Amino acid sequence: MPSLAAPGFDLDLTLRSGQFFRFRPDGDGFLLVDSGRVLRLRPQGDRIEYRGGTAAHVRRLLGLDADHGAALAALRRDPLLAAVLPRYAGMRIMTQDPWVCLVSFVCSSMSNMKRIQGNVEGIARAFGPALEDGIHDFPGPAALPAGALAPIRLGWRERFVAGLFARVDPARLHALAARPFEEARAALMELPGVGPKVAECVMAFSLGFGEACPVDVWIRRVGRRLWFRNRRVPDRRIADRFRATFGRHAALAQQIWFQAVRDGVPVGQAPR
DNA sequence: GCTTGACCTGAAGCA
DNA sequence: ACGGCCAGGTCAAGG
Repeated sequence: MPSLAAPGFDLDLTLRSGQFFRFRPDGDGFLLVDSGRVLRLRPQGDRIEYRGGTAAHVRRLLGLDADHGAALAALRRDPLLAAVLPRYAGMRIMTQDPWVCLVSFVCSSMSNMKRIQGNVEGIARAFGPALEDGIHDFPGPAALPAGALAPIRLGWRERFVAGLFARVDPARLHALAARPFEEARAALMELPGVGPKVAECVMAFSLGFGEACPVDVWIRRVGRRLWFRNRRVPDRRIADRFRATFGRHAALAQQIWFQAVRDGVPVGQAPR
């Protein structure tokens, strides 16, 4: 089985951090679906063994192309993040297919990991071409018959997802990766069900905008406590503060804080 | 601009 | 078992 170098990379942490939903445990590794490929990954020390795709695909998907040493150095410049960093230094920002990422995060509103995973898998199973026995690629945008999404149980997100399937041009979506930050963000927010949070998720986790910083309820709490004496401030100010502090590593800083607070790590104290 | 409530469903966690 | 000052938000309306 081929393998690639991944020093200090934590596959389990990265996959369970809520960036990407098309994975499941598979033996002593994971099975992932992205961009028409079924990838089987297994950590082996400082390497990742892989089957089903190219090394370039795996490296890109897992965020292993970035200069992680430089990123960690930037993160350590903030003492409070430095305090929790040892536990989360293996986190990477993934780069998945933007269309799948977009639909996934529109499904994520007021939902949870397990349910989002079920929704995304359900859409793939219902409308996507089979890749292997029981494993389907995610379907591209296309006009779906009225009511076709009903069995997926998306609830009030259904009309948003239907709108995305009707309106999105994947080529234009990909092309946003080359646009300036504000322009890409505004273009995404034109889409149904896409507000600031979902827009920055798509930018961070699929379009390569390292300065993107999705502000959800958890990051809102962290940001308020770290920088605004626990006062209410607009989400935009929190995201801007992440960008001012961490620059193009804001997305990684955000993702580490997100995971840390969800793990119950106290904010602004040394880990015990 | 900022605040508020509605929106489908499923199931964590606690009687 | 049962069901809520829930849940990783967005949208449209209102003061």
